[in-house]
Amino acid sequence: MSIATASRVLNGSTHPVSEKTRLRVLDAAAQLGYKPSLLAQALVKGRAPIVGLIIADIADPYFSQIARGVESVARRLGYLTIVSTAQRSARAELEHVQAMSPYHVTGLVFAASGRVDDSDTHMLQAAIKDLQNSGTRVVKLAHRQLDVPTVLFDNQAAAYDITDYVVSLGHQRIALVDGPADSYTSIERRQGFEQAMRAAGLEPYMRLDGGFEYESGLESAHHIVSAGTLPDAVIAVNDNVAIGVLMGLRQAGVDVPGMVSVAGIDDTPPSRYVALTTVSTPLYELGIAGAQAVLSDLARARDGQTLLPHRLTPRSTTARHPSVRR
Amino acid sequence: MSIATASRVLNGSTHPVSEKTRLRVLDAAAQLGYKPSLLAQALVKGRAPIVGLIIADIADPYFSQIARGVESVARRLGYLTIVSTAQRSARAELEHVQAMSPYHVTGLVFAASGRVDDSDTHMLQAAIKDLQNSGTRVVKLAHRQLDVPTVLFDNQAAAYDITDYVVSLGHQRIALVDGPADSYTSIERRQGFEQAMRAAGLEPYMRLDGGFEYESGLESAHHIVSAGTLPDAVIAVNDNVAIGVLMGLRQAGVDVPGMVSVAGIDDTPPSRYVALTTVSTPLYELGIAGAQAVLSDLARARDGQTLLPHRLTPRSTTARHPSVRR
DNA sequence: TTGTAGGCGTTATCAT
DNA sequence: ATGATAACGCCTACAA
Repeated sequence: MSIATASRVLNGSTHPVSEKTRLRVLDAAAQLGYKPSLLAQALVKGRAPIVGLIIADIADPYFSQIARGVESVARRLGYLTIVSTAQRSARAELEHVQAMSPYHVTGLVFAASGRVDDSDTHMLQAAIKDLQNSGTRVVKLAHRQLDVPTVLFDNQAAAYDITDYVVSLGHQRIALVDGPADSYTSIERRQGFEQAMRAAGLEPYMRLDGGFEYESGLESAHHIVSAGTLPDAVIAVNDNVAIGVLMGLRQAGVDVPGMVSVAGIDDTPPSRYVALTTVSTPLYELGIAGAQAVLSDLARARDGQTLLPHRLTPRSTTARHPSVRR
Repeated sequence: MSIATASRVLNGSTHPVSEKTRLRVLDAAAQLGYKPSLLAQALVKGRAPIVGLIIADIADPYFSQIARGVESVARRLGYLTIVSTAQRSARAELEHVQAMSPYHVTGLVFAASGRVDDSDTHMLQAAIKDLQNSGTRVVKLAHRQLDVPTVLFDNQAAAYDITDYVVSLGHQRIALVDGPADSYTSIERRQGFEQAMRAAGLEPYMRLDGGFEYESGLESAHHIVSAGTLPDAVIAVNDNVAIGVLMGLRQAGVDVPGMVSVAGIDDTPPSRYVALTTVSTPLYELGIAGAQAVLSDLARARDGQTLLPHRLTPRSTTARHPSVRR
């Protein structure tokens, strides 16, 4: 038989093939341990069973969880996952897009939130547009200036909820340890914080800028203890930072939650190790949904926006304010 | 000019090309935003600028750190990184190898240690042999029954060192919370523990089996507190487990390190969050070295074995035994 | 039902 | 110095 016939039976072609030859082919293929070249297939079909994932830092639990979600559905659906890290830089992201683009990846997932006014964003957008036109499905997992379908959770509401909870504990002098000033995620969480404070008739006690990492929290803790009167509570932009604050405070001899309450956002695994009060954010689910959005045929709304739920997760780094009777 | 000429200038061919045409081609390429198809290139050259990474669980800091190392050098060298998770199952690893194989990946890195007597290992070995014959460089980052070059650190020595340290603190009733009984890593660490105990003339106080995860440690802690006399110290197979033990003990009202000392191995980021005494293991460096081994032309010894150093990192979950005067 | 042949985008061999 | 052209491995009209 010809290679054409073989090809027809090996991939589920609708083209009719007699049962005898079909079996003959199948058998031969099995004997020879035949493996079709995905490269050749991708070349001719203009599509490779690969999904690209662009994150900021694979060692950050936030992204690890997302990656786990993406990889798990990709694997289940028979796709390979290419992951690249870009430290929230649109420039780096663009490079990765260009690196993956020639492979005709089936789907591309942007997990990191962008920077406001990142001057390379428009070039990235252009590259993405090209990809989409060539058939690649693209999705983002956080707010940012990219015109693609989105799967996310409500950062502002999450921050509002944790702040509201801390307020309900009777605290009044509440500090915010913020993330990068130009990060959408950071901005949204700050807004949620401020909104909740406003709703409670409270004024932010102090606000510190920083990054999304543990070290940033550690440093902020030092500022806090050396800035005069301690706050009643401090809310951090995420768990990494909250844990840094927690450690820094305790190192300085400050009892948590005895003297100061500390809370974070995300509920990444380490937060359980320190019994951190936080809000559980659907990171793994974000990865799942994101991968499905680009791989599943039951396509999500073309440029819809899916919102996943979060929930408050009180633990032991927060306590009722001493002045409050229960 | 012909596409042949164009091809010659676009890739660094040694074939002579006149300077005028070279410029003409370069210019045209720039105008058209020409991007060579890596697919076609890979198809004809039988090699794609991709490195495959097979780990057990991307959410485990142990592997996250390794992945970070691999991805960083891959990116720097212009390679894409495909990561797949296989929960230490040779069967799953084999599937991933088969999935990547048709892409003619340049290098393949096995990060997880294998299971002793994993019946699928020989099939995996066969698949690997095929890959190698087709030019793919393969390396493993832990001991296991795979005949490929290796980059690793000394698990047994690491376990010996931490045990020796705990002994030096004056503890005698020392418990080991072990990992999976059939994991090479687990076995080596146990041997290091036992060797150090023997050297100190001590008998292991108790030994619990489990997994490599936090939950396993948490569970073991419950067994420990409900088993009669508390040990002086407990050493865990890794940080995840050690932290679980730590939390479980404290939840049960046991003071650490006041009543019991706890130590782990690996020094993954979370261990700093709880000030865990541990031994720093070169995870990130393992990723770096592994990627270099398969991508760098200054090839490592064909099937050599590179040993990376570790170092003891005492922190605050261990203390001198009360009976010991200093 | 089965076979033929063109083409996907590049590289490399062989002429010219 | 430059240009055809086969080949990489597979898919898919189009013929037979």
